[in-house]
Amino acid sequence: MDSFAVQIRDAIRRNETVVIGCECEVEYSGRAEAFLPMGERLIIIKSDNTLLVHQPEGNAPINYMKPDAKHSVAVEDGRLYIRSQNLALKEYLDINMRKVHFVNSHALKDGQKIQIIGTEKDMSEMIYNNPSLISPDFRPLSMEEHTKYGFIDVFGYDKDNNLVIVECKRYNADLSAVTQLRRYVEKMKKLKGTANIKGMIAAPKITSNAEQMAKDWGFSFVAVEPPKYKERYKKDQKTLTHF
Amino acid sequence: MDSFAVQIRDAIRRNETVVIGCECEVEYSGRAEAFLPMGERLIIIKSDNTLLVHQPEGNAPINYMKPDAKHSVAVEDGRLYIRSQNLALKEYLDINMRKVHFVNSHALKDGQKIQIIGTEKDMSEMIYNNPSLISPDFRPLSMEEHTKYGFIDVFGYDKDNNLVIVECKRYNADLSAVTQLRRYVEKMKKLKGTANIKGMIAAPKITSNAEQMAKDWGFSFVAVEPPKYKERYKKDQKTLTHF
DNA sequence: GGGGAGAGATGCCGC
DNA sequence: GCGGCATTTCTCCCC
Repeated sequence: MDSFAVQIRDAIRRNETVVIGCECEVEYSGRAEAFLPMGERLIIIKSDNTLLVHQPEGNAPINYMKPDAKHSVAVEDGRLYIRSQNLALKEYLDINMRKVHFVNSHALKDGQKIQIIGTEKDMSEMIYNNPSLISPDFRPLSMEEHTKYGFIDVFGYDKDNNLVIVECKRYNADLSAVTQLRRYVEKMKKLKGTANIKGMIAAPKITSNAEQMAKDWGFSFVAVEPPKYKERYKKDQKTLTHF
Repeated sequence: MDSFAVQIRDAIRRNETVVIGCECEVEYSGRAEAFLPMGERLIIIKSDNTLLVHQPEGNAPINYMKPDAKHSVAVEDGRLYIRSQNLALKEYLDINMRKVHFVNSHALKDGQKIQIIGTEKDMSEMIYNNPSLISPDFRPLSMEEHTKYGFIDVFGYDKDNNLVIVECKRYNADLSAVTQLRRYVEKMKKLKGTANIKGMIAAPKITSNAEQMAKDWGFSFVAVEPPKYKERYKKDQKTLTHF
């Protein structure tokens, strides 16, 4: 345990990214209170002093500390302790390790940003540039507009010169998508002093309740898929040798 | 590279949790398309075949595959490749490693669930059991009610026997919290055929715009903190020796 | 830093 | 499976 403690302490001091495989229990106190009983997990301490506790299953960390935490390492009665504190956020996390399977660390550097295609913004741009996707007569005015009354995805006119507010969703549109649109339409009606403002949901799908609510409010729904420029991995493409 | 490949393949086959420190680039195709240029990262493969790519900073994985993906490992021209597929979800992820800093793996077992205090549900229960927290005359009827017209946190009567719907938020209540409450109140008015239904937001704080919207709709706001039963780490408590 | 809204959201529960 | 909704949401962008 002592040599692990030294190793972890040194790695943190050198701003390395540390990985620990261990059996531990975890207590968290901050925005909420949490206790995780003894079990085998992965602990990760990043170079920005983020701390993550990962169980051997699932996507999300089960416990964590945000960047800029301060970590203390100690050994007591054959157990390895990591106490992590973020005084500014009043968050505290304690890890009590009964067994350490492995410790590894390395100075990792990575300034790269991810490039994503197929976001809601990409959908807005696609509709703005191809208005016929939602209606043969739609004439777009603006997109991704940050206004005081809300963030409007696409804005334009229909064939009768009514203003149309389009709310895009890259996934199944739900009730909150409709209430969001409703909020924009109401604000805009008030602002323009006109009742002739239309609302439209553009999404691949819509839940039945959301569809009903949209109908009740006179909003229309158009099925639109988010754009994907690169259609790779065709069915017949050969894959790398598996094992 | 070859020995790393063998090590990773064997670990995956044995359902171990694998950690790789490496320099890599990542491509993802599925719900969206994503590309992450070459940089130094941590790759984690869990026993349920979740795959995570973590940059050395930040909380969330930059790339990932959900559980039940199938991973292939290969070496070509001195590079280590991991190709991960989830055919059911039509998701694909490719990792191209230029350099491997370390590989570690271990069979981790953990069936434990986390216990959390201070959730929105805890807030609902607290208000239900201590109605004077929101008003001296509030009489609670039910809590956490899954109804057809919505999921109502706390439901009760005020001193004038008006029905009151309380929406709890454990954080700063925002516009969507108000629209959510508005939806419940409207549905309930329709259902009961009465206009005397009150709406109330119970949260530690409320944003200025949300407060205005609540006022416009005749909803009240009450400042309530989420419960925290264990107040540990008092200011003067001694901490473990730091370094 | 607050406010607003998206996310390849994730995860939980109920039907 | 879908639907509704919270999350120690996280993250980004704008004011």
